[in-house]
Amino acid sequence: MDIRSLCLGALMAGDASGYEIRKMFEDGVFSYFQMASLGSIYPALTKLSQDGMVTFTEQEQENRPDKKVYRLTPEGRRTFLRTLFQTRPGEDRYRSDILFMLSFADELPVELCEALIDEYAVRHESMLDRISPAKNQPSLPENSSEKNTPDDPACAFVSGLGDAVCRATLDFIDKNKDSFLRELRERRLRRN
Amino acid sequence: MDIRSLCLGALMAGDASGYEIRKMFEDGVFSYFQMASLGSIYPALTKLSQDGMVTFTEQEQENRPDKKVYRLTPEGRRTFLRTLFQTRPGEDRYRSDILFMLSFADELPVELCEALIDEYAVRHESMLDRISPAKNQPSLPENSSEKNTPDDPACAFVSGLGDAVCRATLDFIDKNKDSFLRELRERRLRRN
DNA sequence: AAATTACTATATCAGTTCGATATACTATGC
DNA sequence: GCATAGTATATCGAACTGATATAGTAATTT
Repeated sequence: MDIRSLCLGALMAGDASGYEIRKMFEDGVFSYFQMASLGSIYPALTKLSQDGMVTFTEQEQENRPDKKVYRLTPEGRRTFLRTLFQTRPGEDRYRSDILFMLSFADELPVELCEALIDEYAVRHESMLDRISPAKNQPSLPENSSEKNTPDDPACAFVSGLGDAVCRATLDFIDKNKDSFLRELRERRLRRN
Repeated sequence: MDIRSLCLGALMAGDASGYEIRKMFEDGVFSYFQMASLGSIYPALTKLSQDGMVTFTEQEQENRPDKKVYRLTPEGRRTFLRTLFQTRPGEDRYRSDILFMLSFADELPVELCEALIDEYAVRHESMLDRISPAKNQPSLPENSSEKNTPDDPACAFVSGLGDAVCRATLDFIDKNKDSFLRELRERRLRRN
């Protein structure tokens, strides 16, 4: 999926500036499964604008740099949906420096290994918070009628999947961290 | 984690050619959490060789192109481990075209959504196969003493984590796919 | 009160990396 | 007998990231 399509997808949810689109990929709805940097978003929006896929209006803000708010044209919308029909989705890819480093645990100080595992857990906890903040704050009195749950079932499905994966990760660490570190320490003793 | 470090890491397990290193990232031990293409591996090995981190011996093969087998030098090994100590691991990143596409399920034909989910499941099943082929073939008679389980606890921990995540994913799909598709269909009826 | 940090906002660019392609020969399946 | 898949190295354009520049506000710390 190229960046132009990612930008069109971001604009499907509503008008946005380049900066706001990046936030969708940084913290927002797409952050769990796609990534896009400003250095690629701005040129993509310029190109999309030239090709008639988006229009933009320059919004002057009080004492702030102008904001270019982009909007999907009907053709942009059609093109995006056609892309979804026709494109064979690329392979999933997961990159993790922490897991790569951890696969050399046998050569690393046990303290470093523990720190890496803890860092991995912390990151997944904060991800879980981003995905479903509601569930982790059980006693919000009153506003239980608040629209925390988006009524889009697609969002619910995808974020439910993210939630499940994070929980499985944390659960695995919880169940295996100690025995793993113990085994590493025993091997150190045996080697020295 | 830059490609030079990834190559050094790959060579920690033993001598290998560029082609074999790519296979480690394509199908092998690292395929679950790192990726590297030939277009980056070959230049990296050349550079590492110039810097004295690796040496190589050209192996003539019968009727095949020569094979350059690279080997970590003591300095290469030291440098790699120092990198692991000093580098703050980068953020995990997960990219999935399928999940991105699925997040627009509300605008897509339900059949396409189902195909996407099925494809996602199939890919995770084959990944599970790669991670732990033993568990999925329950009745291998005889060779139960076979060394399927590597005795490196780090590999076991990391691949155990991959296993747990794949299973959680498949489990989630199993439990939620039907109700999700049903809800999509109902919304279509309500809209038309 | 001043200074530092964080945020909003656009834009560019060097360096890295991917994906495709070229080359060349083998092995296997149909 | 032919096509496809595999082994093996190498290169290159296109895409993308991460850093940096610019410029101002808001919030927090000292």
